Amino acid sequence: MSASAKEPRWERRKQDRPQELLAAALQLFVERGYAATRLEDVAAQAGVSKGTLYLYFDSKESLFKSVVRAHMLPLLDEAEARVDSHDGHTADLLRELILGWWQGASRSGLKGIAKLMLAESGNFPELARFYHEEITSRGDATLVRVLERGMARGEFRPLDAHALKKVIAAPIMMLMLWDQSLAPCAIAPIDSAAYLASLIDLCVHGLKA
Amino acid sequence: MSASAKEPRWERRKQDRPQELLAAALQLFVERGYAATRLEDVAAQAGVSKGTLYLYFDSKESLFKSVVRAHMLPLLDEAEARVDSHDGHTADLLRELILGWWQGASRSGLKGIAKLMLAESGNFPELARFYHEEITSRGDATLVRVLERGMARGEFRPLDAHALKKVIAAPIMMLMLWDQSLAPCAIAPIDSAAYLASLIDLCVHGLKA
Amino acid sequence: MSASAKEPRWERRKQDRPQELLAAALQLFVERGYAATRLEDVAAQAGVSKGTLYLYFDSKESLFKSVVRAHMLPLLDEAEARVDSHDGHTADLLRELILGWWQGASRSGLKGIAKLMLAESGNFPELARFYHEEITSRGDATLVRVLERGMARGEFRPLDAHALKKVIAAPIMMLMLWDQSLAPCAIAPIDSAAYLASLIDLCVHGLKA
Amino acid sequence: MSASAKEPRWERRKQDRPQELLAAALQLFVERGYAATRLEDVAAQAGVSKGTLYLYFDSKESLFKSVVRAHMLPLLDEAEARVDSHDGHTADLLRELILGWWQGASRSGLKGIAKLMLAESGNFPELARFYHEEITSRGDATLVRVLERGMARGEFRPLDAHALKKVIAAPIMMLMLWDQSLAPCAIAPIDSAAYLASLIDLCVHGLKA
DNA sequence: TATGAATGAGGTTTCATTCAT
DNA sequence: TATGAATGAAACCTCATTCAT
Repeated sequence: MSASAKEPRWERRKQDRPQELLAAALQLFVERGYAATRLEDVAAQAGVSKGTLYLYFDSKESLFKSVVRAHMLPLLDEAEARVDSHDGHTADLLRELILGWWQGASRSGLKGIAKLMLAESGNFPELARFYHEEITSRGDATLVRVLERGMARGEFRPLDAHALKKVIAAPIMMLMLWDQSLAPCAIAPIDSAAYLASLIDLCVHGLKA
Repeated sequence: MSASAKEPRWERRKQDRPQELLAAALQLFVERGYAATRLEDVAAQAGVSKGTLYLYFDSKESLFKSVVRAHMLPLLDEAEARVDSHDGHTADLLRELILGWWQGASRSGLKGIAKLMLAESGNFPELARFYHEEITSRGDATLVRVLERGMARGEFRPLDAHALKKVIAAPIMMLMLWDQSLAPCAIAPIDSAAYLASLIDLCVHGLKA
Repeated sequence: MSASAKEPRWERRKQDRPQELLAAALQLFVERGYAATRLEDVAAQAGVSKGTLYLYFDSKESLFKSVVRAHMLPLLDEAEARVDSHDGHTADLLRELILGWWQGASRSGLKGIAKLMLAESGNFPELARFYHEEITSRGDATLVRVLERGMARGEFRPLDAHALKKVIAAPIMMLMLWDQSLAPCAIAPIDSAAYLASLIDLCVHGLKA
Repeated sequence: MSASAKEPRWERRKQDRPQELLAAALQLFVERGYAATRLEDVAAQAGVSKGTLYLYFDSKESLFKSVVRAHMLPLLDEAEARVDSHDGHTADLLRELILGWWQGASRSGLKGIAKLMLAESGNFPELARFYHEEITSRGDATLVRVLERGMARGEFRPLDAHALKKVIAAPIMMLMLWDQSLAPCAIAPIDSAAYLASLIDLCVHGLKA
């Protein structure tokens, strides 16, 4: 059939397998949800067989948790560093933060994770708690710091920073979710640049002293 | 068997059966997701047996679609009527609209539906499209009308109403989603009144001419 | 295909199903051992489908335990009653006891259970303990009572009754085991009547004062 | 890598590998039964990897048969020699034979094999037949010779030697089986010395002319 | 010779669906 | 109309076996 019949039935790729499996699993979990994702499809997507998956993960649940954890840890540091080093107007800082989050989320797979956690939090409450503590609350805290900085410098009017942080974070979250759930169905594509510009514009005008 | 068994104490309200089943299904679908919800549990929750479900719905998928549709239709009219009849300042109209949506969603089960659609849109693209067309786009259109009314009356500054409508809708959607996914896990309860107040405050200041 | 095409796909037999399943399971577990017995075969042997088994038993392990327990409980009473009511020579009592045990074991399925417990005690230690306490030790105690009765009445010479009880019980046990493991292979059929007669003869001569 | 790597500290004794594997397999097969024993565990127990096993045995079944055969062959010769050379009272010969068998079985692993064959005879009938012919029937024949010798010399009363041989062998077999199945669970430990003394005592008294 | 990553058939278990009652 | 026992496809998971290294 094949020209030289030299392709081995499989390769030995111990180092890379976990990553490949995690990437495949992330994609399918996000697309279909936890329960509707079959491990055989994850394996196929990663180019291995069903059994191979079990060399690296104990069970479907363990794979799921690994997917979430693997994509959750390497985040947020960037945003915090940005706040620390900024010395211009706080409205500019806020703009940078919002745009930076969106770019970071797009790069890292966090958009998919966010959708996944929202959908599966009922079935994995401990993961939901972990997600909230590691991701959401750190992001929230960063936003609160920015708002308080703006008020302290007289650039923002007096605000309820703790209520407002979630109001401002919400559109970013929703953009991630839309991107993950509607975009794949080709429903109502969103112009994310215009969307973010509007968000920033609303904030800048709505917060200024 | 009994002598004069007129008027049984408990009627076999077959009229109500579908509604009871839909309510039970909504609750479980929202809690656990589509795939993880067992029809036997839906039936038990509604107080009937597994077989009975099939007298009213053809399949699990059909039940799911009915759940979504049943909770989607009786909405939005109220919001549209409110916009038509309002004659005060558009900022007040916007405030009423936001608060009205949240209350309506709370009353009607739309919060749960929103979470459900987000989670399952990948598995039910045609439902996702239906949901988008029937709900989201109508809500969006209403919001656009309000924004344009404000601009026309000189109460709002010039805006990209189409980009902004989604930015303003997002925090309301996210509040619904948080309420459905995190609240059941007792994670980070949100003070929805303060949250909505902040949203309205941000809009009023951010939009005014 | 069939003449009148009237045979329903299945019958509703809730009362009898568990018994039928237990009987089928006993046979196959004894023949093949626990691990080598497939639940599909158990179901087929009982004339039902795989899924039906799970209406009555939670798991393979639970089925196994039920099999053992169901066949263990209704035993031993007979033997104990016999000892209480006997008033002749103790050698005659011993003869009756030995023959009665063999007949009882043949009737009740205990022969198979004995083989099963021996084979699977390593995998189900708690069951092995249960079996030992409910069956073996009660049988042993009965045998000790008989031996002590014989010594007390001067019919048997002085003996170490506790060591001897197991020596006398052993040939009966082995007869059960041979019957279950070799007979199905048509290896070396044993004449159980002659075997038991020899055992009784050996005891009668070996015990008498 | 090392300069003068003569004489490695640990030799790669490929001569001993099969024996080590057989010993590991015997232990695990006896403990868990054939089907519940994983080849990976056998390999680990023998200190090699899974693949290595297949350099020495074709399959699990082949390993199992080798285990049984390897432990079956080097037996029985001793007992037969003892009978040939004995010239004292036959009761003393019988005592020696019984004690010798127990010691031999303890030494050789035959106890475990006996349990294994009993448990797996249904799944390996040809092995059961082999076992019966090589082991059981040779042992039986030896016992018959002893009984007939005793009768011929007027030391034993007239007996059905063929029925009796199995009655006398049974307690020895059962002692092996208890030792293998109940002792590992720490259930009802048996004092084998007292047990064997009782057996011998019963025989001596029960057989004498 | 030795390893252990990879495979895939086959087992246990679940659950949407059917249908005799 | 209502029930729930029965079904069987399909999922998760195991492990005997193969083979590139």
